[in-house]
Amino acid sequence: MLKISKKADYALMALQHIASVQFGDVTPGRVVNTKEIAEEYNIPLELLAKVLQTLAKNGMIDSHNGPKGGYLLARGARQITIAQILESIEGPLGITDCSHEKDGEFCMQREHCNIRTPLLKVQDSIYQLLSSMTLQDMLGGTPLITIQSPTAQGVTR
Amino acid sequence: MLKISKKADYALMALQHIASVQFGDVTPGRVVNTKEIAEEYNIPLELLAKVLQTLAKNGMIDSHNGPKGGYLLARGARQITIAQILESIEGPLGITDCSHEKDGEFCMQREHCNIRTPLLKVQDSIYQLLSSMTLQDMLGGTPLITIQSPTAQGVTR
DNA sequence: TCTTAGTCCGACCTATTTGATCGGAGATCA
DNA sequence: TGATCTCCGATCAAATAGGTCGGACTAAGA
Repeated sequence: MLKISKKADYALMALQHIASVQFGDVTPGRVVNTKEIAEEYNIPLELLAKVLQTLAKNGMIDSHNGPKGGYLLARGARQITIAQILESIEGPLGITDCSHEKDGEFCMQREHCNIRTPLLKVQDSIYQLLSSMTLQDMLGGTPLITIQSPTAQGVTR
Repeated sequence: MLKISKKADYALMALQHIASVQFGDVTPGRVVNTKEIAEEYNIPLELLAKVLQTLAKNGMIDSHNGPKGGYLLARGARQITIAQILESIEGPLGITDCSHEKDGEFCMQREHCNIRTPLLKVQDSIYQLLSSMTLQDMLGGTPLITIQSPTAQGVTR
């Protein structure tokens, strides 16, 4: 449960790769094309292409057409958060269906729903976590993220 | 994205309801049956029945057969965590496919996978969050949970 | 003791989502 | 101008989730 999709997985891998090439020591600034990434990580080419297109459309990467074309990060690796990447691919993050209800639409249970508020809290926490982590944090092997979640004992509010 | 299933939603609602009846002021200790919950929250009866059966099988609630039968919490509301409930319904929690790979099986990308480690970290954080929250925290309206996720700046390790 | 209301359990169907594929149009550079 | 890219939409198949059905078993109450 709570799984993220393969597409999102691919997006993360691809961005990590692009970032590491772009800011790496070997060939800094080099443009990376779809095929290279697909072969490196055994990702179906066409699917990866779609993922990269989506990322480009959402301003995560810049695309360059024609031969010797490919992709570059649109911003620095610190300016791209994991939350942004995931939302680019999978749409707005939401634990529950009722997270982003507009206008008149609401779930069948809304009226007597007893879990909406606490779940929205959980959702916020997860969102904050994903927003606090950037592409930069995924470079260089070991990640540095940590979290403290005090049990509900008279905290905040 | 990262949505939890309707079944899990129903499970949370049902447990919250059972807990609030059982420990409430009106009719403490009363047994609650499937129909009552289904009607209260507009949940399809048969589906809810399945959910409750699963919860019973996993030791979250005790079932009582026959007329005047129904369900009771198997433990105190503080002893049941959100993580336990969700896992009862949806199986082990895992952000990525490769979270619980056994033996020889591994994803196509494993070999060069560059995002496994950081994602597992994220997963741990979420799991801790869900484990720190109990059914008790969902009673009484406003939840008290909070979270602190320091950006990756020289933390832990 | 018999009936009835309830749980229990498993098989089943359907709709939605996801993963993956195909084909052509437009851009760029040698 | 042709080869090599990205771009974009349409499409398909498989997996999963949501929801349904029917029957067996159990226990309380008349």
